[in-house]
Amino acid sequence: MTRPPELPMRQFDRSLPMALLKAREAVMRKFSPALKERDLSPQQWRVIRVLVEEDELDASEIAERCALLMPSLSRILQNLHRRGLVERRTASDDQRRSMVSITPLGRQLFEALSPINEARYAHITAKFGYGKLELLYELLNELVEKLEEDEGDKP
Amino acid sequence: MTRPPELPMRQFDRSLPMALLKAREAVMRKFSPALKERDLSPQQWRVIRVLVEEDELDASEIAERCALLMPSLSRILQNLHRRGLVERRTASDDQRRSMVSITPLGRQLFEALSPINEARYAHITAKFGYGKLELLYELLNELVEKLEEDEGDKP
DNA sequence: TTTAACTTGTTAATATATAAAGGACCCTGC
DNA sequence: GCAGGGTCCTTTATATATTAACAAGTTAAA
Repeated sequence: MTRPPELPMRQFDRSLPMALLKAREAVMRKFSPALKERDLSPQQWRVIRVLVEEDELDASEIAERCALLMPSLSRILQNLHRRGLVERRTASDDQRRSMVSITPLGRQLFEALSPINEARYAHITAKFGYGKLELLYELLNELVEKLEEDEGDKP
Repeated sequence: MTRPPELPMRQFDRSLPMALLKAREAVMRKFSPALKERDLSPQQWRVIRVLVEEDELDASEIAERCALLMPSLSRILQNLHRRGLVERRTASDDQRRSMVSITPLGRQLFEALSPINEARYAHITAKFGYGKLELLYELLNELVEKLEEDEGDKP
């Protein structure tokens, strides 16, 4: 069922980036519709989620946690601010830093969407199996850790 | 180590889309540099790879296999055609269909990049473990299958 | 045959990804 | 203090993602 590792030809359907991409798309199809109803992109939703958990963060940390680059985040924050979902203030100690926090309206939006998303997640857990889901998380985390070990090296 | 499934609060770091996204980014960091040296985006590379395997495909099938939407693919094909990497012809039986194939120049580019990418892939396999990689592929495939089962339903 | 419905692919518009460059701010060494 | 280097964020430019709208070809029903 599995190919021995030394065979030279590797087919396109055994591309790790593709497998991860298609899995992500399949999962996102479960969550996107509810977000779209509220005019939220997945990226905007990620930002809201970290802010609900942390109350106040500077832009750089949001970018890292949400896997967003600063230029993208910059416009996303402008958008969310325009809609009254997040608040910004300049850090008192370091005036370059802008601290971002969620507004009551933003929290309200999160709480309106949260149960729907939790239900979707529960559905996925039930359908796929809790043990397999845990195993998948562990494998993904370990893969990232192993690959980031040689981050300063050449490979 | 793993949380029981019935706890209400689910933290942001246990988001399946995020875990898949970060894993994909970690993997892509291994492959992207070599592609960028040849001025190829990951998307362009995906198109080239399927065409190397299949010789001739219509746009719709390329889009499906590469997980690209038609508008994106449309411009990617224009770009690759401009660079002489792919060829297009109108299908004889259905004049809406445009059949796409790789050119000798495109194949040459693929063969120049292939060994580098295979080396990177071998490195990942060695670092992560062949068995775990196989297990990861299986889990990802099964996840997609399970989620696509209820595609016509409400969940 | 002629319309109606569907399919294929493109274009348009807006949001995000990415790299590069710039401005404002901080900090350290002198 | 203050000049250089580094940090934080924004802006710019180009490619891709996504939705909608559209043109052209095909199919099938009236």
